[in-house]
Amino acid sequence: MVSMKMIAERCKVSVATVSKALSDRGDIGEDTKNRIRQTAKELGYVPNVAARALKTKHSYNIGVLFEEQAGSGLTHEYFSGVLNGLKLQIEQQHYDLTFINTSFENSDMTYLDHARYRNFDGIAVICCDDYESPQVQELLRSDIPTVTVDYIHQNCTAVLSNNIKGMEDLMKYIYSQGHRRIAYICGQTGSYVTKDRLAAFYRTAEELKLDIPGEYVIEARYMETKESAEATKSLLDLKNPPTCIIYPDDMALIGGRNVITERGMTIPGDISIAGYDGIRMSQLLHPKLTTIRQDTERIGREAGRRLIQSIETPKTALVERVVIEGELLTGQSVGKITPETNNQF
Amino acid sequence: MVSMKMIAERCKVSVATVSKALSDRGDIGEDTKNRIRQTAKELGYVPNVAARALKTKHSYNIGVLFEEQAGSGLTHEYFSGVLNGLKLQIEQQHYDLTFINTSFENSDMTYLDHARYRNFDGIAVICCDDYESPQVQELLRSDIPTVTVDYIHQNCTAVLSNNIKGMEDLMKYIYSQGHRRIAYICGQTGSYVTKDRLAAFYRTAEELKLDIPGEYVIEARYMETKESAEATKSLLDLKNPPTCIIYPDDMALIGGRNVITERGMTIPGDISIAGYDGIRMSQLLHPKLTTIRQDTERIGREAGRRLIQSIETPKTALVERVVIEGELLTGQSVGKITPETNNQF
DNA sequence: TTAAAGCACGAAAACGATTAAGTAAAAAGA
DNA sequence: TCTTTTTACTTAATCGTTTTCGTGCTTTAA
Repeated sequence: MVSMKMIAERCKVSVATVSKALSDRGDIGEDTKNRIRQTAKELGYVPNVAARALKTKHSYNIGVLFEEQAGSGLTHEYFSGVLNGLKLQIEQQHYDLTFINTSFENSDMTYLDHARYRNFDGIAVICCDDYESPQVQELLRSDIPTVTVDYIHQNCTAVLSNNIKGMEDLMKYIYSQGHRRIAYICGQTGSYVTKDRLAAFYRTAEELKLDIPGEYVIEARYMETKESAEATKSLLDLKNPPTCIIYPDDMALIGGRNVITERGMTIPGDISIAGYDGIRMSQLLHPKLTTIRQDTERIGREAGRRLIQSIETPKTALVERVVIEGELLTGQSVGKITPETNNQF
Repeated sequence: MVSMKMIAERCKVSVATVSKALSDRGDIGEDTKNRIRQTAKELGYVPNVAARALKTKHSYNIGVLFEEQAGSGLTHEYFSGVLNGLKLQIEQQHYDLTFINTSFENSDMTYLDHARYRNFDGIAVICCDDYESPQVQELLRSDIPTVTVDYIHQNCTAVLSNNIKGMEDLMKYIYSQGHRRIAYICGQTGSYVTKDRLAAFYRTAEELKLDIPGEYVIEARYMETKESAEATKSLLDLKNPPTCIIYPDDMALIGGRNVITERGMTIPGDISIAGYDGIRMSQLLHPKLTTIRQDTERIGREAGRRLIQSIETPKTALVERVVIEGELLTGQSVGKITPETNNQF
């Protein structure tokens, strides 16, 4: 490996001078600088980030916490989209992305230990089984700049998809199509996302003067097609079933969709359905799903941008709440219905 | 940050002794060792990997090349599955995973430069726009241990999904259901994957004594629903259309599937279709897709295991070709047909 | 002409670990 | 008892940078 020392020897200068020449900082003559830079290029010099980090405490490396709970990690289009956005952004700003080790069995390091071990300049928490766990909390409380996605902690800048507005937009659109009996199969309560959406669901219902019977709101975990299928059955079996069902996400929707078609009902003829997330597949299905597309790349990019900002200019960096708007994709899975239909039962 | 120096001072020993105690290597008294370890724990000592890497040239960090070409990267279920497997495996073995920077605009570092800059112990090439590009080739030729997925290079251990066997299994299953007119919309030629599958397609057809008219094989890029839709149209418009169409992957299949249902044809009543990859969605659709499920986690894990092997015991490590078998998911999208149907045109 | 400033560079310490070589004391062997 | 070996530890160099503080030399001001 070619080091500064070699360049120094070749150019008959000191290592210090080489460092100055390459970093373009400090006092150095114009011609010497060029000579050194030229030699560095010729020799194919690449700086050693480990040595640099050792000295400067600046690793140009960002740790990303990405816990995988039963397919809800890398293989989840939402999270992988966010990760991708994050990656693109920080690469643009000359940082690298390293996963924080989530394998505990043979590691006695906590997340924070791991972050210190790797000298991460900052941390992005993208997805997490349990944000309230001691390990995660320890990380969030630490003095390492941290950004969270879809979770709020007093210490950290958070990037949040606008679940409130998203749900509201979705509800109002469904309402505008004539629906008055709207059910919501919501994701696991306890998650911030569900809380927001659920609150927005009820609030908007109130605003629209809709009556939401207790049986119309059922919990089913995100991405769990079986649970959403069960929930759908129970909704369809109601004496007064909804005319439209909102699902936790597009994937879970498929579970319900299958139940509906198995019963010989058509979408949106006999019943309307709406999803959330706007995964790629949702616009390929027939009928196209009515859903809220989340701008995952944007979410990731914003997270990256803010994180690096708080790394590089800690004074100007605030703890922010950045909200990214979703986009209503009207699709065709929510149909127009007449008032009579609403009263037919 | 608590360093070995602090522990040394506390225990009134030298830094060297601390190092030996913690690494459990070299000559050290049992009681001193325990005392030092106890103190290290009390102080919350975490080693500094940068310092260690600087001295030992061993970073315990693996670089992963993951180029994103229009959605074929992180958000692709196949690649993200492989990445996830890789991550799980190497974490188990105490390595970390860092993305190799693929953003060129503001980086004058090649992939190899970047790998040296970060002192990667090894490299995993998961997905790549163009394996033949100078940058990628430079990386593969380098002396850094490297493993590739679905690509073969003389220098590197490769983990490959068995596309030959997969296609063969799929063909034979379709044949067993009575189909004799089988079309194949194949992914972009030029990729190893397509080459293997295409060869297997023709070879198996020959073995089964099937006649494959030239119009039955059409190229359409992976994941591109529009292209596969077009291809499907042209197949359906043939004077003598196929009774079964094999798609490049499950996602591309959706494009064709929509064309078919738009024309009022039923699957598998009027025509059969088969996919490839076995993405989660494929088993949620109605009818369930007939497809080849690839064991992405296994592919990733094998890649990780072999890579670390060749890092840690270079002498025993060979350049290997590891083939991971896929699994035929019969689903219901390929129907049984009678000989008459085959001759009805 | 001389002192003060400015410029371009070098010497050396430091970052936090690892490791070869050295050393004193204790244990073992003669 | 004296030498040899072993044990347990220390010293010091090293990895590749960065950065502070000098130090000569040149230029400018007095």
